[in-house]
Formats: sequence, C-alpha cells, structure tokens
Amino acid sequence: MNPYKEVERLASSVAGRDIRGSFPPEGKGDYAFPLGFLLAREFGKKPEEAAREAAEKLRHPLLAEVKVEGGYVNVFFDRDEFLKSVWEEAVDPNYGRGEGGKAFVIDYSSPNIAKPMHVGHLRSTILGEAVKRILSWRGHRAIGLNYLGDIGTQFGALIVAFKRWVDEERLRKDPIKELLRIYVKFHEEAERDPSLEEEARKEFEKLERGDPENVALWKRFRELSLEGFERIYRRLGVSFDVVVGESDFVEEARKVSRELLEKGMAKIWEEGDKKGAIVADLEGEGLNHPVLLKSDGTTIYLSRDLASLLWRVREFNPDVLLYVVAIEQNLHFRQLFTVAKKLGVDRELVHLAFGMVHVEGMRLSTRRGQVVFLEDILDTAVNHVREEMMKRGTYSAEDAERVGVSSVVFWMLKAEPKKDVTFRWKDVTSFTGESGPYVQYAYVRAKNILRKAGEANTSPLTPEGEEWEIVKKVALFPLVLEEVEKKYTPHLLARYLLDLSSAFHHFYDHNRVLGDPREPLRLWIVKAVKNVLEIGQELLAMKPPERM
RNA sequence: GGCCCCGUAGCCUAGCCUGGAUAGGGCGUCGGCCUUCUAAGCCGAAGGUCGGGGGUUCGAAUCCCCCCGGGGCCGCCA
Repeated sequence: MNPYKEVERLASSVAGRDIRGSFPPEGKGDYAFPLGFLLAREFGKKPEEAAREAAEKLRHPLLAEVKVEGGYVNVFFDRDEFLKSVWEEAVDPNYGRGEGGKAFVIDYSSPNIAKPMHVGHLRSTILGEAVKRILSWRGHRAIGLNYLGDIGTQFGALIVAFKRWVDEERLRKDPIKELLRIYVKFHEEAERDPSLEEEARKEFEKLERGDPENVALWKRFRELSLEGFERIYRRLGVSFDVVVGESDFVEEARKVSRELLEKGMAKIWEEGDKKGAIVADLEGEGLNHPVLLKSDGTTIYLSRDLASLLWRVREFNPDVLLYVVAIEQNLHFRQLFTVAKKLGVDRELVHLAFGMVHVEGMRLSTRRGQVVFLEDILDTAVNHVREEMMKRGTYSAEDAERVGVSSVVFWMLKAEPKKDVTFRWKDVTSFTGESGPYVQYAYVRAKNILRKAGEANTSPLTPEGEEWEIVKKVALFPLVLEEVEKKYTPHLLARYLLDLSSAFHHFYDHNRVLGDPREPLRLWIVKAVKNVLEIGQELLAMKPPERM
C-alpha cells in the first residue's frame, strides 16, 4: 500500500468522509489534513480543539509525529517505515502498474490523406499515444485507432491538379510535399479561373460514382500519404492497432441514417437551402439539425462518424470510446454522442478535446501552402541537440535523435490539453528549464552514476535532507499515474517528471553518491529516480537516451 | 445572437474537478558556483489587484452569478 494512500485512508476514517492530504509549507510536516476546520462545525468546537482531538486518533506505524497548528493536522512520516514501504517497488521495472481491466478505443492522430500532417495532428498524435501507453500501463486494454480522413470534396481539386501539374519525379522523392504543391497551385489558379472549381466538383462526383480512373488516383493518394505519415510515426515511436478510413463507413452511414429516419430520430428537411437532406433532430437538446445525408443521398462526416462509432462498439466491445480531437470539433462530438446514445450506445463516450496549436508568425493554411512540416520540427530539434552534444563530446546519432524528438514530444505534453499553445522555434531549440532535456539530463546523470557504481549494494539508512525529499517524491509516482488514468491528462505526469528531476538535480549538486558513507542509501535513490524517469519517459512516448 | 474554451509577474505556465497555511515553476534580466559521479545543472535577487465586480463560506486562484477581454464553433466541409 502506498504510504500516502495509507495515511489518507486513516485521516478519512477520522474525518468521516474521503479527504485528500496536501503538502504543508517547508518544515511544518510531510503531509497535512485540515481536519480541525472540517470537524469544528460538526461538533461545535473550535478548529484547534477539533484538530487536537482528531490528531489523537491518527496513530499509525508510518507516522512518527502528528502536530496541530490551527485547524491543521500536520504529520511527519516515520522515514524508515516510509522508505521500507517503497523500497522494493520503486526500483521495480513494473512500478506504478495498475489493475485496470477496462477496454478503451482511442481515436488519435487521424490525419487527412493527401495533405501534410499539421501541428494540430501532431498534438493529437502525441497526446493520444501518451494516453494509450498510460492506460495500458494501468492494466487496461487500450486500442489505438487511426481514423484517416480519406474522403471529402478536396479530392476533386486534387484530381484536377494531379492530372494537370503533377511532377512524377518530385512525387517519388517526397510525395506529401508534391501533393501539397499541386494542391496549393490549384487554389492559386482557381482564383484566376473559377471554372476549375466546377471541374473539381465534377471529378469528385466521378470519384463518388466509382469512376475507375479517379478511384485509382485516390488509392494512390492514400498509399503515398500513408508512407509519408509512417515516416513521422516511426520517428515518434507511434503505432496503431487499427487503421481505418472514413471511406470504409459510407455504406453503413447510409444505413444508419435511414434507421434514424425510421425511428423518428431524424427527418427530411423540407424547406430552404438544405431541402431534401436527412437531418438528425436534436432540437430538444439544443444541438440543431445536423445533416446526416445530403439531399443527393451522399454521406457526411457526422453519419460516417456515427457508423464508425457503432462499428467500434461492435468490433472491440470497449467500455470507453476516446476521441483525441481538437476542441473546435466540440459541437460535432456533442451531436455525435447524443445521436449514438439515442441509438442505445451505453458506453462512455469521451471527447478528449485539446486546444489550438498556433505557430508564431504564421497563419496556417494548407491551401496557401502555409504549413510547418513535422519533419522540419523534429530535424531542427535534433540538429540543435547534436550541436550541444558535439560541444560536450557526447555525440551519438541515436541519442541526438532520442533527445531531439523527445524534446518536441515533451513540449507538446507539458501543457494542459484544453489550453491553446503557441509553437515557437526558439522554444524547440531552448533546452533549459521545463523541457524534455531537463528530465533526460537528470536521467542520464543517474545512469552515469549507476554505470560507475557497478555491482555496489544498496541498503536502507534513514533518509535525510535532499535524500528524504526525493524518497517522498518517488512514492508519489503511482498516485500521479492514477490521476492521469482518471482524467486523461498526461501533462500531470510531465509536470511530475520535471518535479522529480528538479529534486534529483538539487540532490546531485549537493551530495556525493559514490564513495560517500551514505552510498548504500544514495545508490538506491539513484536507482529509484532512474527507474521512475525511465518508466515515465516511456509512458510519455519519449525515448530515454544513454548519454547526452 | 446561441453554445464551448481560455484569462495567474515582461513572456510562458502549475494549482481549479475534490475550497485550507507566506499562489509553485520555467523563460528572460541581474549577481554567484566547474581540481570531486557531465554546468542541458545548481545557488541567490528583482518581478503577482490570480481579468473586474458581487455572492456562498470560519476560509475563494479554486464553488455560484453578472460583466470585460481573447479564441473557437454554429457548412448539403472535416
């Protein structure tokens, strides 16, 4: 049992309800409960008096001392007991694993084919991968699903552009960039010559009707795009259990739309601009009348997403369906989930919404070619890491890649998902402070000590000063994971790793490990920190380096 | 107009769900620390009306209401 939880349970039983402890100011204790305030009213006593009485009941081998200050009950852990309680597990490679037992289908990354993945997709990719890894570490079945945007009117434009301007040579070299080039050219030309738009509409219709030439082109776009995406996924260490496309759900989407119509949950729009379209009736929920089937009978993202959702339920029988998608699609998901529930879907449906990713000094627009290539972001970071490693004489291509890529990953994960973030090149090449390299440098320092220590033994001593600060933080790891598991917020883990790294850097600068009389304990601390940082990096989809 | 998200030092940010002690960090600025396990580190200084107002409470950055500012969505696009 985790020492914090153990004491929390005791305090909760005294309080008569579930309470969480907090960390008191420097020197006042290791953990604190405002029990006096909570109990004073109930028993008509003064907070201090109530606290004193509550403190009397806090008896536990883990507690060396219980102090009352105002309404607070501050506890000091018995350091030996505390250390004993984490001695085995904190250095165990399975530290922090959970019992879980639920099944999740996690929809993340989901780029549009024939377009470069943009920074928003990068956020989805990294967030989703981290959530997947953490849920699975906590004992759940986490199924990663990449739901490709492989359908849409932009393919008409692309087909027109492809037929006119594609350069096969360039296409071989960098398919995504070439597809982007002709896509941008299409929109430039279309400004001068609006008939191109009409042509694009026709090509799209042909594609929808199954015209062999256009279907073949579309298949090629899809394959070329996947190749391009794979490059990024490989570098990020991202992998999916299932890859499907919206196009796989067209038939099913028609079917479910008609079913909704029969059940009276949808109706045919009768007047005005969308006359003849089948719309979901969500007026009662204040979610309008989103279109399910267009008046020409073709599907739209809502009906395809609905069909896809139902398929996910049938295919994987998950307890939770998680969508790691930008917050701007909030309304769409509320509509989607509402319709799904009306159809009897009884699973937990979660839109893990993340905020916009801005790029400093740039208005992103795929049409205008205003994009940031993810490869360029990774390369810039890796190059900067290489320079830094060259200076120290620690350079290796593998570690430069690990540290560079991880710095981008960490940058993405350190902010709370729903907040907007602004991508600045100087942040990606600034590796001091709250950054991936800060965490990895602590990790490398720990590894270096362990490398030199060889087979040296560890044994417990009463932790003092900075030793004790680290022991306390190491014990927090499972609680952090539990929180992230519950809220799908990897930034809490990222922040925790910064905190632990900080404690370790302080410790490192002020304490000698090897050769010190306290080496047996300190070596254990180094092992524990190394272990937690290693697991933590893996869970955040970072790549632990050997040296840096 | 309706709905959603955000607002914490010059800049970025944690804490908000689950109310509790002098609001933690980082960047940048200024000043220190490498004969000892890598200075991507450490130590110190300056920097705050937690957007504003009201309410609830013994106690509010945190909960409720109103307002202001920024962003997003409300399409037979995804």
